[in-house]
Amino acid sequence: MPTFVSPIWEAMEYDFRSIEARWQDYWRKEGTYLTRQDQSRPKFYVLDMFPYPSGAGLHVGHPLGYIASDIVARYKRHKGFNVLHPMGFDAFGLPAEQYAIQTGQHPKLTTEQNIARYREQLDKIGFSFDWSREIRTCNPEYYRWTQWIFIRLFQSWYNSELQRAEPIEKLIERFANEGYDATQPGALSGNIESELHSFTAGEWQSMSEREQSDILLHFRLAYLSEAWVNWCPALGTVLANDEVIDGRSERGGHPVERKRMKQWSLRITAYADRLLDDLDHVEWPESIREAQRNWIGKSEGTTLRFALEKADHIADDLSDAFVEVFTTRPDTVFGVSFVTLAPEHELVQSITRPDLREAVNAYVLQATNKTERERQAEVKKITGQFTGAYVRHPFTGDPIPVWIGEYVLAGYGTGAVMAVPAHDQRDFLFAQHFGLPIKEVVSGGNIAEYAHAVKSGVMVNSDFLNGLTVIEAIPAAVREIELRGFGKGKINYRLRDAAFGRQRYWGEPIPVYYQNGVPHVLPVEELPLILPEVDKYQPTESGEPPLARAESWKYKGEFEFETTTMPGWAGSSWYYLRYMDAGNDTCFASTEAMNYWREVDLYMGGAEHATGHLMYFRFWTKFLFDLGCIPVNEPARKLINQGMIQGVSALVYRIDGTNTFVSAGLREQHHTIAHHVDIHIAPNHVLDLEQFRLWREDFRDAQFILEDGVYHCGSEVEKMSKSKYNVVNPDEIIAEYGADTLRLYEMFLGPLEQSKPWSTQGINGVSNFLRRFWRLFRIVDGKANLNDAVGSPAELKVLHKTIRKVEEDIERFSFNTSVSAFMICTNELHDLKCDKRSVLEPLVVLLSPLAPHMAEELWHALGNTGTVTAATFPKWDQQYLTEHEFEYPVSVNGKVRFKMKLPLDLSKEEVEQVVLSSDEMRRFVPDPPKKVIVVPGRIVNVVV
RNA sequence: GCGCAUGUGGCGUAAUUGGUAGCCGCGCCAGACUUAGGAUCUGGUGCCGAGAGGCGUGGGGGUUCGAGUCCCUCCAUGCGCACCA
Repeated sequence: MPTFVSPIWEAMEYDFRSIEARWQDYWRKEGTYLTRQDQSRPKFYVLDMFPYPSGAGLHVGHPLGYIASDIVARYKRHKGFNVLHPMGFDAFGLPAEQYAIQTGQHPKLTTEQNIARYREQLDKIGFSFDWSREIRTCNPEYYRWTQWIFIRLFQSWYNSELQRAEPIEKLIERFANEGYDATQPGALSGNIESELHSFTAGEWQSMSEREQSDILLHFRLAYLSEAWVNWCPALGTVLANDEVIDGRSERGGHPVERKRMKQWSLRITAYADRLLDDLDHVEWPESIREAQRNWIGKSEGTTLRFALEKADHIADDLSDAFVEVFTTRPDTVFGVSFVTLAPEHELVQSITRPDLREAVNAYVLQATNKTERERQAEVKKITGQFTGAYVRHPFTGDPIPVWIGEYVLAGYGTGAVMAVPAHDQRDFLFAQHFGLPIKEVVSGGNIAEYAHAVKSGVMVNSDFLNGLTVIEAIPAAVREIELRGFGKGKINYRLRDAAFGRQRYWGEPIPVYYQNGVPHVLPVEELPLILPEVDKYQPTESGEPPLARAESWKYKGEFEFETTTMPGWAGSSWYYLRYMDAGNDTCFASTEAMNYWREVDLYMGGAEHATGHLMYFRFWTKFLFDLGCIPVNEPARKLINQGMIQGVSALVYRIDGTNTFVSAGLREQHHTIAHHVDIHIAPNHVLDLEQFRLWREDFRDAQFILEDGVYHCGSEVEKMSKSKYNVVNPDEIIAEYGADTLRLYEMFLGPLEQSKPWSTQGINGVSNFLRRFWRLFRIVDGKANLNDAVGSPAELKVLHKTIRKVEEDIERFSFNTSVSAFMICTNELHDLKCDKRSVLEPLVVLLSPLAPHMAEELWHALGNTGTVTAATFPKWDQQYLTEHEFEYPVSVNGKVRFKMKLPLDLSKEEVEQVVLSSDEMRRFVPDPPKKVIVVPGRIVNVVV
């Protein structure tokens, strides 16, 4: 590290080590960042997506978003806002539990250790978090309220006439008075209760508790049902759709299969429309909103029933049976040449003709036994099986064969499609493969070659639809279908209800117990339901979740508790509310606090949460809004996704079968195998040979083929990870350059939202800048040595220009350019040899959001008392910025030829005259010009 | 396949409304002070060319006096979704 002797003013050099320690200590002792409710000031809520504290600690990519949001938080304080800027930990989750299974250590213990390490790392960066509001999702005082919200979900249903959640009592009342008509669900419409049969009020009243409970589960927003789930055998748990990526678990990458299980779910589908529509009213990145729209996948269409044809093999009690399909193209109904059922469809068994039973069973078996991944991998392969049964075409009465095919998904629509091969690509391929008829009903395509699936053309061969365009025919067909009672207009969503139970230990217990097979929620006064201790974290021998190991854990010593726990996203779906009033033990946050802080004004976090966390976050907010608990319908007004910081790996090339390594430039001459090498033993990608030999046992005898006397490593930009030895830790950067330099450099790297590789090389630039800035203040013995004269016009121009630029840049989250503006300012003041207090002091406040430690030190060196973080942001003044002269670039036919300095108050005509009569003009344009364009204060363009 | 985003020097990047492309920083080159330092300061640095000059913002086309910026089209990269009827 540098030891400093400065010959010029015997000034003290910038010693970040003592400065940063001193002020971090001061802020902690003074409680500088504690936030109080203050009705007299406008509020601003800046929130970071809280981290899951992993064992690996933070790398330099993690704080990127935190630094940006911290700058905004500090800036807003200078601007007079009362800022809420909290931090906490998403502390339940799989990795801690996997570790517990391996080591037997309680996940609580490892989680606490990891949090301590995170906290230590975060503290060194100088964030302005109000730690008195810290939350940990695994604390009973916190998850008590997560459980409370679950109970409220259980006690609510969604009234789709009112488009909001209501207490379940309202529904019970309705059943007791009116019963339920499955054909006219009214307020109960949606795709949620399709398996439920009609009943009268009298029938309802005479039902057993168990029967009533089962019916209500079809409506509760938290409900228990038999459903197809994503089962991950390696993790031993069910996963939600967003936790499965390419048929593998998001955590760990284990295969996932489909399994039918009794399972707690949340009815997020009830909110599909509101989740979709309200996307138009939030300031979120277009990519996130688009991802959510796709995820919700709204599509409008109609259901249509095809009555089953009687046949010898079909039982008499199926004489009224039908196949119901969902289609978005009812206009093509006269082009149906077969109907395809999903292999899991409930009718498959009962309609199969005896001679085909064996083939059908085999097909169904192979289809259901496939993992999600296998199924996706074989998407292009066309498979199917005829059942031997026929249905009747609702309009023509023609018999239509019923097939089963894997391309039909059980979970979407009705699990059955009407196949129109002429106008749907999948149906087309299926028909081609099995030699089924292809009938054109929309003109304009070439159905001998491919399906004409676009919505253009005129209807043909279609009875009452003939001659209409597709756009006209769709509503016409729906009208007719509804009129004749064949089906009903319907909206379908790709969005599925969210699996909520996890067969795991380290999560919030679901506050439910069972009495005679009926689930009951705990009375809220008895919350929290504490996670019990268990002897092992594995499932029981009989395959029950780990909580089943807690044998004496029973409600009132008698009733079994639910043994699954909540998923990782439960606690993070409402945490922003808890920060508003973190210590409250009578409710999750007081009404006063929530009416003051309302929603998050700026939410900062990674784009990977587009369809997971951010979806549930919005869902729970809307639900709590419906209950009247909170004043807002959306959790976050503005969302920014910080880009990922990638690592730059270093590679060495071993000649295959030897222990000789060849430098990157020469590797083409050999057959080599690339190995990752720790970037710390290859500074600037030049390998330290000695350290490399010591690095790993098997490299001890390594030989090298060098270029220019050194070994050049290859490099690759990839994700920062331990296994690639390319992790850069913020602590090492801070130890060497200081936290302010780290903060500034992360911002200087480029636009916040962009992904970019980390390169420690460029850090000297900002480090030099901070030292140059420091030197302007001529610090001796902790005191600045400046004079009290007024600034020169040039100095004042630099100052005011910089205030304006930095302010504008922070307002639009362009932090890289604000750092750059500061560098320009420092360079210019240096050139002007500025030593005026009146010019330099405002810059200290301006710098404070970006480099708070240095700003605080300089603030005090200037003789101020109290913290700089409370100082008012300086104001820029136009009078120092107004120019009187401008050097006009004069271009001829769009190419700049020369420049002329002219007063800015000249009129267009005067400028034109002066320019045209100049000597330079005559040199470049001998003849009179065709046209002259003068843009005052910008440019002169002469056309010849 | 569909959707979203991004393409500018050796590198990270900048360019308020269509108005001087390359600010700031890294790296590199030359020098100063000094003498082992990863210090500081000064000058230079888009490409081709000796120069005049020409070329230049992923490629091609267009609008305009003028295009990195607007329009059309193609290409590349990244991310998301994907037999969703």
